Amino acid sequence: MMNMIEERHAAHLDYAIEAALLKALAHPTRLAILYLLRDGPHCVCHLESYLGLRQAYISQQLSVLREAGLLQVNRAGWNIYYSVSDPAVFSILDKIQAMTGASSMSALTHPQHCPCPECQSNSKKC
Amino acid sequence: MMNMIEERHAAHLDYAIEAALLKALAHPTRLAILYLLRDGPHCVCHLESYLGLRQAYISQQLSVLREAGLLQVNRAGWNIYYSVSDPAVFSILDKIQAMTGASSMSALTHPQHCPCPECQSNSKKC
DNA sequence: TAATCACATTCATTATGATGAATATGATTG
DNA sequence: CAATCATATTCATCATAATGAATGTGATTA
Repeated sequence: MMNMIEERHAAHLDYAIEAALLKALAHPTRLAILYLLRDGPHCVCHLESYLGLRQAYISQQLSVLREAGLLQVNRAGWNIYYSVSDPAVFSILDKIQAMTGASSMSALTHPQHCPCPECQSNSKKC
Repeated sequence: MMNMIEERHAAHLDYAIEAALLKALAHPTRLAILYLLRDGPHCVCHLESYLGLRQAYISQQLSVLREAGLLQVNRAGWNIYYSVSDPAVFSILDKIQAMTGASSMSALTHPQHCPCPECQSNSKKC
């Protein structure tokens, strides 16, 4: 049993945990979500509005990030606000961007029709 | 056409390139290879010996890393020496390890039956 | 140039991820 | 407690990755 594992994966050099974390990061939409959350906590409806993607799809990607332990969840009334639990994520993303030579892309487009309370009271922000 | 792309991926927030790089990193064996290469250039036979994995399998993983632009290739006689092209990779790996709380695991086991010239002349190292 | 060596690739199979559609959940408010 | 709202999950399908087995390639040396 142990022999099988060692033979296949060289257990003393197994980086399964690190690989799992990287895998959670390795998706365009999930990266976009994380970059939006760099701005501060956002509810799902904001992410939906910013990204122009369906709510169910965003929830799916959020669940991947959540299960990887990357997100912090806070409910406020009807809305659930997500934020990044460990800012170290952002320094990883920065380094990745530096390596790929991609531009920052942090400029947010404004949400179109967001119904959350934050957008009701603050018409400038949304 | 462009509409389709924008609708599906919110083009102004598309992190496909970053995701591709992360995906290349997100694999236990490939991580193990990169950590070994931190020590300096290694030929495939060394990696094979250190990791205890078949040569063909290691070549497959090397090709993934190579195509992601992560490796530098140098031939010396019969052997091909790989090294990491951008040391920034290592700082990413460090941060990932810090996040996962994993121990360093950089201690190398000694290769068992490595036939390369380096191991012939230097019986202590192998 | 033929044999040899380290390394690479192709092929086939299985496992896992991506994605859209439809629907469920569960807190909240009246 | 029933209606409503934001969010989550399940299901089905398609695409891609992981992996092992077998074989190919191309530089090197005699």
